[in-house]
Amino acid sequence: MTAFVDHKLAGQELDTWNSYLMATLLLLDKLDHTLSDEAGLSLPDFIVLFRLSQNGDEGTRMSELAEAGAFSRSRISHAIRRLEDEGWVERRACPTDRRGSFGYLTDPGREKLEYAESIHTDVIRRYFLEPVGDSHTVIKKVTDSMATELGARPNDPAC
Amino acid sequence: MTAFVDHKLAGQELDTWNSYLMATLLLLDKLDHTLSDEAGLSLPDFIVLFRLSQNGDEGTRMSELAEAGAFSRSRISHAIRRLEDEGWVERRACPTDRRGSFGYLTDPGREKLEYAESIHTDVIRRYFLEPVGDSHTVIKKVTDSMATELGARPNDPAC
DNA sequence: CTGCATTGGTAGAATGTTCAACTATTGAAG
DNA sequence: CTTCAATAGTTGAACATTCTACCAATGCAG
Repeated sequence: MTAFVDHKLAGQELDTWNSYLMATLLLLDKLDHTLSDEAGLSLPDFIVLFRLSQNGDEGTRMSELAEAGAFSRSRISHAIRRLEDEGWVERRACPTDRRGSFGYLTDPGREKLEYAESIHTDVIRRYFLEPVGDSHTVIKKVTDSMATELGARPNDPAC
Repeated sequence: MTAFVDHKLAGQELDTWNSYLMATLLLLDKLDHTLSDEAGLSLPDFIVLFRLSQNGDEGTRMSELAEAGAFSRSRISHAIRRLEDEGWVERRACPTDRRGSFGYLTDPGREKLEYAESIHTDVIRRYFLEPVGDSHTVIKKVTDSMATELGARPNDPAC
């Protein structure tokens, strides 16, 4: 039995990947749609607001927001502008580095997030944590290892 | 020790979800960028061509393509038009149901896909299958269970 | 057979994301 | 101090995706 390496995925490799990809796409879709329908917030916007809420009064640098959700800087810039237009976020200059910009959650933004967060929690529990069950240690180990291999900054939670 | 249910994720729940989400976002990004840079094909387009290749001479219904990648019908319609413009795909009418439409891979499309597939395989092996290692049975079990809960059609591989 | 709800697919407008400059600032080398 | 590369962020245009409405075909109920 040789470890023959082909240039196409097949058998167990393909099955594992197929299953992971399909489940993930469906989950992200479900999350995005449920948040949009019930809380009027897209998943990317939710991730941004969530991250802003974690830093509280300190504010959050644009680049931090970008990394936290694996978004490009440009995307964050556009997203924050839209969120500012809605009145959920405020930008303030950074005093020590004049290139920098901080984002802050406004009170309406905090309210918006609070409700969205409960929706988010329900979906993740039902469609992710529940099926994962006791395997959470394995899942964490594997995904941490993936993230490391993919060059994630350590301790940089997506949300 | 009560099974206290909060409306926010915390502790192990949050850690597991964070890790999974971040790893997945980074992986999909890596896959998309590598395919785009080295094979001139976005991940969604790759998934469409791949699926078309699996049905070979029979062709593939638009709705099948949609389900296979968890895409909307509208998205598939636009995507197929673009792929047709590039000369990689052909549309033909369905003889038995005159509403229906089949997609076929052209020869240039098949060539395009072949190269892209080797890139795809490399990325998945290195950043997904490798970190997964022996845990593939657990991963498969968990993601199958997620997909079922999320209402996936059985035996409908994403790619 | 007729009427009508359902399905398969498409098209254009609105929205979001990516790409390619570009400005301003910082930090490091000489 | 000056120069220059690197960094933080923004902008507008190009492109992709979603949303909504729509057409044509189908199939089912009466």
